This record gives sequence, C-alpha cells and structure tokens, in this order.
Amino acid sequence: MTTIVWFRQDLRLTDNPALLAAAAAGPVIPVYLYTPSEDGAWPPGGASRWWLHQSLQRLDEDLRTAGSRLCLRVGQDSLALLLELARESGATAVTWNRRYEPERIARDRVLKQALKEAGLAATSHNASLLREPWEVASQTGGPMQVFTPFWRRSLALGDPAEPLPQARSLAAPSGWPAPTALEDLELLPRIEWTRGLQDAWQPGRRGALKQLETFLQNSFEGYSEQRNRPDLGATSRLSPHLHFGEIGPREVYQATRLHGLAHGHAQDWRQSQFITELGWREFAYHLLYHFPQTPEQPLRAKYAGFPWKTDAAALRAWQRGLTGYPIVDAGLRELWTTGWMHNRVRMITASFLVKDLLLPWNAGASWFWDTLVDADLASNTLGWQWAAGCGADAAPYFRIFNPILQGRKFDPEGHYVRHWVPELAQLPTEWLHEPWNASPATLQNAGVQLGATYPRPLVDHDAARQEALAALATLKD
DNA sequence: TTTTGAGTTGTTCGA
DNA sequence: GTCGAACAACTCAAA
Repeated sequence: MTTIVWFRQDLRLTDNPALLAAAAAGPVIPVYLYTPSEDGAWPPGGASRWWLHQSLQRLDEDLRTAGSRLCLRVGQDSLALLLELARESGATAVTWNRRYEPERIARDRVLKQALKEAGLAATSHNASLLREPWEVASQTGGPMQVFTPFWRRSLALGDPAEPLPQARSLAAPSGWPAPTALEDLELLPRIEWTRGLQDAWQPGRRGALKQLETFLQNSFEGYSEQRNRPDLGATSRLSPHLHFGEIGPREVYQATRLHGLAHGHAQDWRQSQFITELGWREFAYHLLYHFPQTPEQPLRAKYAGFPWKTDAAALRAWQRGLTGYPIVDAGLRELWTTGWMHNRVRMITASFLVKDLLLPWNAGASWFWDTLVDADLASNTLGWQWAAGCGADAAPYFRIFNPILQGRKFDPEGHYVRHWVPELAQLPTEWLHEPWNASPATLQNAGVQLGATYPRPLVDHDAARQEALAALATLKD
C-alpha cells in the first residue's frame, strides 16, 4: 500500500507516528501542502514563512538521506491537492499528524470524511503534544482553566509515551508526482530583511537537537532563576523548533528525564521548571481546543467591554521599539531583528501595550503573530490574554509591570538594553532604565539627546498605571 | 450542593 | 533600607 504522508507541523523523521505507520505499510510519498488560506484569520506571518522555507529544505534533505524526497504543493484546498496527488501516484492511503487550531480541526474533520468517501484510507496521529487536549479533564469531565491543577492532573496520568524511532527505510513509490520547487511556495520576502533571522537561528532538525543539547548541558541547572534574565541567554530557545515540529515534546521530555537521571535528579526532574514550561505549552493547547473563540475573543466575557484606546501612532511606536522605555524598546527590537523575544520581556512589553498604552491585546497578538518565528496560535493567545488579564489564570488586575523596576531587576547590568538600544549604550547603568531622569550632563556625556537620538517616554508610567486601574474598575459588572 | 482554599511571572505604601 | 500588608472580587477545582 502506498501512503501519502502529509507533513504539517511535524517536520521531522523521528518520533513521527504518521510517517512510521506509513513506512511500515509500504512505499511513502512525503508531501507538504502550503495552503495559507486554510488558516483562516491566522495565515503564517513573514518570520514564520522564512522559518518554514528553511525547515522544509532541511526536511527534504533528511528525506533524501533516507532514500525519499519531499513533494510540495501550493493551493487553496488541501483536499483537492491530496486527491490529485493520490491520482497521480496511485496512493491508496493518506496519513498525518494532528493540528489543533480550531480552523484546522474543522477542516481536517471534513477532509478525512471526504478522503474516505473517495476510497482512500485516512488516519491521523498525535505528534505534537504530550497529551491530547481532551485527555486531561476536571472531575466533572470539563476543561481545566487553572494551570496548576491542569498540570497536576496531566502528570498524574503518568509519563507520556516515549518517542518513536525513526522509520528504518522509506520505500519510494513506483512513480513520483510532478515536482514543485520550494521557491514556488514564495515563502521568502521579496525585500531582503532576514539577515537577523539567519544570524540568530538554525532552523531544522539538526539545529533543534543542537539547541536542546546545549540547553541541557549549560542552562538546565539554574533555569528556574536564570530563565528570567534576558541578558543571560539561559532559556532553551526551542519554541520555534517545537512549533514546526522539528523536535517533539515527547523527545524533549525524554531528553530531560535522561539528563535529570544522569545528574542526580532521580526524583525531581518532573517538577523542574523546564518540564513545567512544557506543561504551559500543553495548557495553551488545552485552552485553545476547548475555547476556540479565544484567539479573537477574551475568555472572560466582561472584558469584551473594556475601553481600549485607538492610537495608531502609539501602536507604531511600540511596534518599532520607540516607546522611550528602554527595556520595552529593547524587547521589541530584539523581536523585529531576530523573530524572537525573551519570555520575561514578552510579559513586560505586553503589559506596557495593554496597561500603559491601553491598546487592545489583539493588536499585540497580531504583531507578535507577524514577527515571531515561533508564532503559535495556542501559546500566543494564552500569553496575550494572560497579560491583558482576560484569559485563564489571568494576572490580577492590579498586577501592572513597572518597566523601570523590571529592567533593573532582570537586566541589572544593562547588557540586554545596551545591545538592542545602542543609542543608550554609554549611559551609566544607574540611569539606563530611566534615561529621562538622568541629569543633562549625564545625558550629554553619554551622547544622548532625548527626543532626538532616543525618544522621550510615550507616557508617564505612574499616570498610565492610575488610568489603567480606573479603566479596569469600569469592568465591574 | 455548599464550602473552602488557591490562583506563574507585581507594585506600592506605610510602618 | 527592609518588610509585610494591601490591592477586588472572582473563578475554578476539589473536598
């Protein structure tokens, strides 16, 4: 039996249940279908497309090493493309690993039925989550909305399945479908702006494994404290690799277990902050699955009436890292340049957008969606709703980040700000996170002219905080 | 059914 | 400078 293996967000050969099952049954035709219109309101943004281009190239190389190749197609309709590929190749089965975006779930359900009606076997698998979103439930069978009990229940189900081995060999079909060039997917921008991405990342399986190994060796031990320091590079940076499935969470889980056992953490590696972060990824998918409206609508309905402002100039200043708050600007510039932002700084910049500027969280979510290489509908939605206070397990209304204190606390030497906001690099650390409070002589010595070489603060944080508290008070039913 | 305890990531104020 | 309390009320999960 020849099987079409439909790659989606599982761009790897190892721990890939769809591929393994197909390879056991006979020849396989690996395909990737680029159909952005099927992602509804959330087609991949520019940074994600760049990553996807690189990752598909790496996947094709890996498949060729295994005696196979990746067949690409572009279109509007996955079903039509799959039926056409089946006709061309004589394949009698289609298999894939599941995606969990609401739009995709609905389409996949229809598609699977249609494939079966067309006489093709159609099966799907789980490659991207430790547990299916419906496996974890409260005692009454409903969805969980608080992280800690969710994760406790998830762990109580036992360790997730071990990762699957790579298929030993991939038999080629009697004839390959007509080739489509990767360039025809037009994933790369017409204007060359991807230098910063290229310098920061190595997309693909090999880069993912290297990243994981480096992280476990160097940063796993002090992770629970150092992960909050954007100046230290102590996070795993696995998010884009996980998003595209170049490595699976089961593999990360097992590698962490092996590392933990080898380093004397026989009991407590499961409770480690790093494993808990995998738990947050699971929780994000759980929430997206059970509350499919949340990419657009606040989970807490009363927030639909929040008096957000409209201020295109302020939004643009935030997007470009020109708010006048150094830690905020550093984060947004890191994002713009590398397609990624440190998690602590994501919280700071998000809090600034929604609480200091009173701009809608959706505007921030959209910007992140366009600029992140790890843009993931589940995680992005959870993060922004958390920051805005309208999501599950949301921050209490009075938790408003002070960008000066956050900067001092988590970038104490100022290395992070100096790197991303070089026009402030000569300022003494004392004033780095609040340049407007430095004396004229200090500013002059550092070559800083507020309002000229670096913006004055867009808003006064203390006043903005009061305004946010007042706005939140209007929500009381 | 009712009750109870708890809830990723913070800041400010006053003693 | 340090420390603890207050900051709303709500929702969820489990007993």
